[in-house]
Amino acid sequence: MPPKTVKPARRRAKQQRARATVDVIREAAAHVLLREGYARATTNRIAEVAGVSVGTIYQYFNNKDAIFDALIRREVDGLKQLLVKASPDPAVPVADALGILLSSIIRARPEAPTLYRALEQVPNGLFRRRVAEARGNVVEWLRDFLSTHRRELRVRDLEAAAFVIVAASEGIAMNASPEFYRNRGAEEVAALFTRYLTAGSA
Amino acid sequence: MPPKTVKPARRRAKQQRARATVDVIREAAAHVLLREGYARATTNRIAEVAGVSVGTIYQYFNNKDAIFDALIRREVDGLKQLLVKASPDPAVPVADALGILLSSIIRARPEAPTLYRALEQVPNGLFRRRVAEARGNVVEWLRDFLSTHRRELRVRDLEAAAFVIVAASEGIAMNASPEFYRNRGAEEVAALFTRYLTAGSA
DNA sequence: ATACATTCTGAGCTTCTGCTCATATTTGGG
DNA sequence: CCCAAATATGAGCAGAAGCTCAGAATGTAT
Repeated sequence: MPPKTVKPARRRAKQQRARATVDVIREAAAHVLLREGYARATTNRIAEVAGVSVGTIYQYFNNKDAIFDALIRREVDGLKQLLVKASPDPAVPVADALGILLSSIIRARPEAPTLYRALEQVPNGLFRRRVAEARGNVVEWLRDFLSTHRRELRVRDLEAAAFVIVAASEGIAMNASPEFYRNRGAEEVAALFTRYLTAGSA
Repeated sequence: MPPKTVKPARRRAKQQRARATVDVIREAAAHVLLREGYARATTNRIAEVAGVSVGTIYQYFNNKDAIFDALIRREVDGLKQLLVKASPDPAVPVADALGILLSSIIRARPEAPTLYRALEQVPNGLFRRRVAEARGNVVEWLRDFLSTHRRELRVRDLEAAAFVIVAASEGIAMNASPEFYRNRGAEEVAALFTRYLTAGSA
């Protein structure tokens, strides 16, 4: 078996123009995915919407999947950063802390779930895989956060509690309508978790 | 504009042999989807796995999407039926009722979430759409169930509570590992909901 | 101004997909 | 056993997708 030229290895953007182009392509991919669905998100269509030729795409992305992988990474990283930025002071009680955390995430990018639902159609379950990776980190972070409040909590297995909270939040976030949040939805979710965690009659 | 022959309209299975063929095709689609992913689930591959020729597929399905639509319908209907069968006696307290409901669903088809995750890749978000429809029914059903136990509950907005519970369950079900259930996972989820719903210190 | 590197172009090649249809096979009632 | 209806076959077509590459355009440095 010949040494097999492991990877074609695309050009890396060196000038500003090029970096801008990469951004434009990624945004176009997001736009087409959101408005027309994955099935219509062909490389030619993405190039067209980006105002760029197909060839240009392949200067920076090894193949079509790589475009969406980049998009997915950006979205997931954005969410992680949002979490650490909204991360509440350890001094405040868990009940309030969770409420703050949830509503700040919800308000930050209300249109995000729509994009996420579209991203589920990317081949190989790439979105789910990347989200699962990130969830590992988030669960870890939440477990540690909970452990600093151990005295206030009635739950024993903090790892399990952290997973339950994160997975449940995902389920709600992916399926809630905007109206849900307009009518006390966020408070209801906060209640779900604080009642689970603490003995208070909140 | 010409009258446009509205629908090709496929043959309907009349003999048993034909009904068996339809089943074989649907099962093959599920099998390929699960083992090889949607990207490799071509009509030719499905036919091959089904031990049937491509032409046969198109005797019973208008197009490729219809195969997966049928598969999705079967799965979603199965879940709904599971729910009504496991539906607990209204006499038992909510806390116990929810626990029974959850664990019976979890135990019924432990491998289901893997298939569901694969079904998310079906074009047009068909799976999500069908699940969303079914969720409407389930939320309604749960709201009514809760309302028969109104006295035991601390929640006010039963509609919102029902949605929160169903959506959260989905999130947990789609992402939990088998180990999670082996280690008290189901009990933990039941605790999440009963603490949310009732004032008891369960 | 010149030279070289970087970036962009887009017609078109290759590959593969969904699907058809003329034909063959099987079924079951009379 | 016969034959019309039902079912199954599969080579191959139409079309579209991902991707390439030879060259044009643009940027940077001297």
